[in-house]
Amino acid sequence: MAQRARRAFYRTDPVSLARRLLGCTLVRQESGGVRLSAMIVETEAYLGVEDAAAHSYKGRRSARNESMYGPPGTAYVYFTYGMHHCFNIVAGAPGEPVAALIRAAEPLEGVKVMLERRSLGRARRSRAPGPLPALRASDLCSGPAKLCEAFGLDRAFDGLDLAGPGSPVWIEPAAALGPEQIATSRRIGVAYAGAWARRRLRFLIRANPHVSVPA
DNA sequence: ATGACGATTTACT
DNA sequence: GTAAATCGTCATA
Repeated sequence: MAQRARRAFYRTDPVSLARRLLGCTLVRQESGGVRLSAMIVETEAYLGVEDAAAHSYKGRRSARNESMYGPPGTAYVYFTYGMHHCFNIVAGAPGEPVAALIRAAEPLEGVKVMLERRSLGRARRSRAPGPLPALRASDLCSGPAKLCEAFGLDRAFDGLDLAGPGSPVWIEPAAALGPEQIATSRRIGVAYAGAWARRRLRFLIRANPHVSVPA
């Protein structure tokens, strides 16, 4: 059984962290005893004040993104599109607003609970009258908001220190993947960011079926 | 005070 | 491929 990642794991540039997170396990231990885990298969790097796609572009700082300015290993969970949450991990040096977005993962433990949460959320949002097609394993965490829904992550988790000894959410490191196992692409959903939208700052485990969008 | 806009997901043509 | 859902946040006034 792997150990919880310590502070030093996160204290690196966001591209390195985004790559290093691939293959690692995201774990949530709930107070009720439920344990959820999934292997991270897709990430994106957000490079801070220079990066037109980052929430911290030009040093923007507000109650919403304050966690980006926290120490490495801090969770940055934000709410978007009026209904979705996304989960990031702060990288870099303390005070440097850079992060890696966790975009997709392969469910390992607690699949039943993830399925319940995803089904409920989906039914609540759906306007269609009839029954919806069944969810597959690859529908549970194959996108940043799906992953948050499956793991039950919301703004209450914003600012959480993942390196803290008692944190209910943490990362278990894995052996680094070789370059031949990692695919790269443009980041998703940032077309407004001009030249920064074209940078290859998205990282995926090659040929993994649990990614949000195939490479 | 107001209006435009999302680091998305889902269903439908 | 296109479009709707839905609301907190931020820029403008």
